[in-house]
Amino acid sequence: MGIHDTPPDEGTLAKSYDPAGVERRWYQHWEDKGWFTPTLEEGRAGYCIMIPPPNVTGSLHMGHAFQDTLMDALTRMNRMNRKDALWLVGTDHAGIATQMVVERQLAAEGKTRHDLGRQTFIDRVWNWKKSSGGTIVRQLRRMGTSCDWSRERFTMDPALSHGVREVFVRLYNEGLIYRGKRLVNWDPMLHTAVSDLEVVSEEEEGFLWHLRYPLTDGSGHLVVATTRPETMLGDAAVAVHPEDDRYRHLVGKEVDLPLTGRRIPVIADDHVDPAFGTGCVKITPAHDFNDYDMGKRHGLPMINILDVDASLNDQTPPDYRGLDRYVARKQIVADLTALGLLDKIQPHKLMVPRGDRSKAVVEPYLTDQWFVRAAPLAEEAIRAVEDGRIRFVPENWSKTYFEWMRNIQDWCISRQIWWGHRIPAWYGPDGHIFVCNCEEEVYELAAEHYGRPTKLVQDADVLDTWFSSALWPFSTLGWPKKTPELARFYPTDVLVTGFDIIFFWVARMIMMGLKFTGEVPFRTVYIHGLVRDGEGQKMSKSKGNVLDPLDLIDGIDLESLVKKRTSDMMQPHLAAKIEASTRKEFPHGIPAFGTDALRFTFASLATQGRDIKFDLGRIEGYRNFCNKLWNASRFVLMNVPEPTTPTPTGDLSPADHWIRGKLAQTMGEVNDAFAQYRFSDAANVLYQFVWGNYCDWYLELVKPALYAEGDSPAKRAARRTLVEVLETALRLLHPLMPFLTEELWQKAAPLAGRGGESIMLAPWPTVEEAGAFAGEDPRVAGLEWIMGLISAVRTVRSEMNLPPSLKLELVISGEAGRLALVEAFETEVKALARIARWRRLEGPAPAGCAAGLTEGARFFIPLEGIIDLAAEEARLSRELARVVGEVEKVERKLGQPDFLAKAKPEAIDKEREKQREFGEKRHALDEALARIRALRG
RNA sequence: GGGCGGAUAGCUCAGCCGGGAGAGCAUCGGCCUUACAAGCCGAGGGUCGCGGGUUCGAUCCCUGCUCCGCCCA
Repeated sequence: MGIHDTPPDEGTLAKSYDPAGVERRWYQHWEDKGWFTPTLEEGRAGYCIMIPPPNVTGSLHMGHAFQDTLMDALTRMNRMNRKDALWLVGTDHAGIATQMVVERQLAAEGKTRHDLGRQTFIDRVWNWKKSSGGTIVRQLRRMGTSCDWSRERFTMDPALSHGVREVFVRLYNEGLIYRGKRLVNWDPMLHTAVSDLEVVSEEEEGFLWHLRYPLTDGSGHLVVATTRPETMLGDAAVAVHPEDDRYRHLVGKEVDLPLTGRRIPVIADDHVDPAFGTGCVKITPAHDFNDYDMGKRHGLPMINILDVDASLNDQTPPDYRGLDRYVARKQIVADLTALGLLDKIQPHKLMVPRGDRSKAVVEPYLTDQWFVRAAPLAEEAIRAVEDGRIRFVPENWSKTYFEWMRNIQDWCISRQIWWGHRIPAWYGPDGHIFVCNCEEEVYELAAEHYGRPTKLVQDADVLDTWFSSALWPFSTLGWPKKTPELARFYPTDVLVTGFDIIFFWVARMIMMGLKFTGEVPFRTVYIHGLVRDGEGQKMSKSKGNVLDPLDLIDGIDLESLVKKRTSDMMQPHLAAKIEASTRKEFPHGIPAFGTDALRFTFASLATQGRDIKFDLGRIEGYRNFCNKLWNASRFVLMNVPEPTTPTPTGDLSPADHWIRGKLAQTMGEVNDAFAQYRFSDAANVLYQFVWGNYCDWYLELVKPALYAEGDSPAKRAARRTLVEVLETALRLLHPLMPFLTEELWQKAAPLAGRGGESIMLAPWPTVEEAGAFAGEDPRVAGLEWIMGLISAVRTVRSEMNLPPSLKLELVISGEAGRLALVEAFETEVKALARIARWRRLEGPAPAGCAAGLTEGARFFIPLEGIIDLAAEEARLSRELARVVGEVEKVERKLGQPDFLAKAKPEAIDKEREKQREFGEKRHALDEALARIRALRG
């Protein structure tokens, strides 16, 4: 049977929700209408979120999809709430990644970038960007994101580039940017410095070589342990811990550094770990970050032994010059062995730093680079978080931020590549540096400086991509110009991002924002977890566990999925394993869940934790929820044939009042949840309201009124409530599921008397609106009691295995008020508990009946002839045991003098009430059991 | 080594200010009850990681331990 039995047509809905149809249609419509663009009208408050710009080379992954869902929900919610909302979107130029993509293309043509020359190469990158750089922003639209495409930005846009240079110049002139020779992470394949972020250290199998360094005085040798024996050619000292009794007497002596003919000192430094290796450590200041610091402390020479490609340079003995570092390693180990200077080799696990793009092992390398002096900028940035101008959510992440900011290191911002913002610094013939925002001006400066026109050479390096990203919150709004956008949207409201880039991006935006605008770049930083697979594993191509958000939206068959996961692999040998696990996990591929189900799933997963485990069961459940909402709406549309008008309060039934009250409560909770960035609470509250309250109870409760013949105030009130509640619920749901709610709202809103072109422009249901819904009605409490009775009857039915088709008689006894309720709600009880007739109990309970309890009443269901007495006895016994347990617990508590003396009176009253309640239940169960036992003989 | 976080139902996770342990999924039972079988009605299932302490009372606060994860060095 096909899912879509009925083709959609005017007025009726298909039997189940088909997301594919509506999504593209509505998105196109919204975008064409320009509704994602803020109006900039006078007098409106702005609301602004800046997208963390994805790499222009990237494609949409689960992390983006998750993050974008949250940003879009906030944007839509605030837009509905009468804010002039701007969600600014764009990409960053991803210097290294993009350059590599284009270089790979060139390589396929047998060329390098040097064959083209700098300008031609850069033109080529722009061409690539034009044709292929839009992937991720196209994919973004599929998520339903309401970002302002008319203000899409790219970090290399002329205006943003101007801002980047401006910042560079100002920082340089203030002495906050300097050029210097420092140890940096060097990618020997790409021949550039890279940032810490671009280096991924992972544990790999290696060895620990124990080398003998003879003491110069001939009194023996020291053994140093190293994971990188080739660096010994650059050793400047051997260090021991000052308290280490084994070596204390050697401090101040010298050793002959093998193979080099150099002598190096033995020094003492308390950073040496006496427990690692032999406790003696070779110090190579030019090739290790720790050694670099130690070298500076002790005034050791920095001996650079490597070339840009990590081959050995001419600082090394002639035999090793030009050898690749690993070839040299072999050679050195062999030579030391021959000299009897190799003590031993042990297998050893070590952290190996690799460039995340090139995968090459990164070298600490001494070069001239540009740096930002970060500490002075950090001071104000720390204060901004301390004094609450910026708030982290969850608050705890501020600790991570402080920790890093208080120990901040200078930031290496130069990269030896071509694609990026070229450093606006020029060198005169004597090496004098001119820094200027524009090239024309710099020659004027030079002419002034030298007293005549002088030829300058521009610095060849470009800036770290993160340098321009750090300016994103204000450069995108037109800074340094004073634009209307800056006035309205800066500071922005919230930054939504992952904890992995707090250091690299969040902190830097705060520093730069404060420095150049005098204000924080955003008031709140919402830090979310990272999306992982169902087992908590990071999703990665090599693990073969990547889910593509678009595949979850559109569905994908097994063969395509396998192909996708096993093609273009870095490590092709994993393909077979990945194929097997994919076939096992998705024997039928992945069904199409639709964007709204995916978004709702993300929202429900957005709790405060740092791992978000994505499993298909969740999205399937929320796909079902979409369908539930669809069908509930279908029911409403079928039963509300024409637009409704407001109902006099007096016409509302208890059920109408009840659902309105629940809706009002839901509005409050959803508003609250959004205000606290508790997306999962918002999702859960809405799910519970729609499914648990509206569908499970309200729709069933109003059916009798809806199905009654003719017109009546009660029927009109029910129809009005039905559609009004639905319309409001759709607005509440819209930020999380934009497509489905738009599709349904278009049909439901007119029936509820609400105009407007689109749900995305409809007013957000506020707490004030909730107040109008929540009319007090004493009959609601009675209805709730009736609902308890219905549930109790259903439980008995179910436990006695009585099918719904079997209509029963209900005999009930209890307080007069309760019986009056049964009379008042007779229709509802009959319909929902599937009761044919009911009567009050007069005299003894009927023979051969099942018995049940609810607060203040007992009931019996006569089943003479069909009742299974043994089953009923077992059921009652179970229930009795539970109640007896509760009674004992309460009485134990009330028996403690300390409790009565010290506990709050409310707590004591509560226990007394429980004692009474459970006591009654126990009594009733005892009786019922006695009756059954009597019947059984 | 320093910092941060986690341990609650079979799985994934909620549980604000200490006072009767929750949801979704999964499981089990009964149902084609005319919006929905992507459904309806029910049910079972937890020593809240372990040990101390504070308290009349601790999943919650304090402390120690075990295990797991992440970040930094």
